[in-house]
Amino acid sequence: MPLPPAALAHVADYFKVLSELSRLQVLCSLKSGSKNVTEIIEETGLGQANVSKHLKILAQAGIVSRTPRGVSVYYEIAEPFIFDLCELVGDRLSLRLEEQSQQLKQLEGLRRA
Amino acid sequence: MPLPPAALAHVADYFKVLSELSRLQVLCSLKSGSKNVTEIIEETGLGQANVSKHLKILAQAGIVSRTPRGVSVYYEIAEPFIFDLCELVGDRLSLRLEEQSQQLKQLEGLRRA
DNA sequence: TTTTCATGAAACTATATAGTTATATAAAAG
DNA sequence: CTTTTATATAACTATATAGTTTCATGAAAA
Repeated sequence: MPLPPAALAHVADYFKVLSELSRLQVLCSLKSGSKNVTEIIEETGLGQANVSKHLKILAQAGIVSRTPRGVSVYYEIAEPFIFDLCELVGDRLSLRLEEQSQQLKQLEGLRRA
Repeated sequence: MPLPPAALAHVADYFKVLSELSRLQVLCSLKSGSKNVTEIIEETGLGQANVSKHLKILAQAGIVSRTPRGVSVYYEIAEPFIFDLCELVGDRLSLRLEEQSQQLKQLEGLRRA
């Protein structure tokens, strides 16, 4: 039985939110704790309007939470789980790099013989 | 110390490959084992050229492997790890749905009182 | 009130890419 | 040789969206 494509679509959408470098940068800047928009802009070096749009997308996806406090608005990671995801992928990618350099070494050995 | 954006970019690219419904459908059709392109087309209902392009992207990302056999070309999951990723996200999404329906029930209770 | 600051949103441009149609390639069947 | 089958590729269209510029809003400061 093929999985219901409707459920798969939600998974795809979730991955899509995490598939932009700028959004990952915003998330990483929030890893150390709640920050307001200005702080996020400073830490990431992204444009103000751009950060605002990304934060909206992240909030709609339920990945960050939004809480106005005084003049400014603070954002916070609502699903720390995303860092597990990113780590899993990162580990897999570095594992792959290691394997590749290992194979290169073996090729070198063959060439010298 | 902010993570090197270069590493983050690779993570984002990996998520991007998984962020398309059609590609997830192709991957799911390969979950039960190696299949040739025609079989993938039949199981997913996607167009031939479209499937071919998606398979190329998946192969370049190292997620599937390509092995010509006789007349046809067989593709196979090279990183079963992706199904773990999809399951993690799927579980998280259904958990969220559960929480939401739970909250709805509590609201109903309040309304009746 | 006027100015400044923090955030959000609209409008626009530029780019990427999903899907389709048509064609290419190559091998087997007739 | 010609046709069919299996896959890949090129060219094209349509759409989505990242980033920017500009403006809006609202609250505090001057």
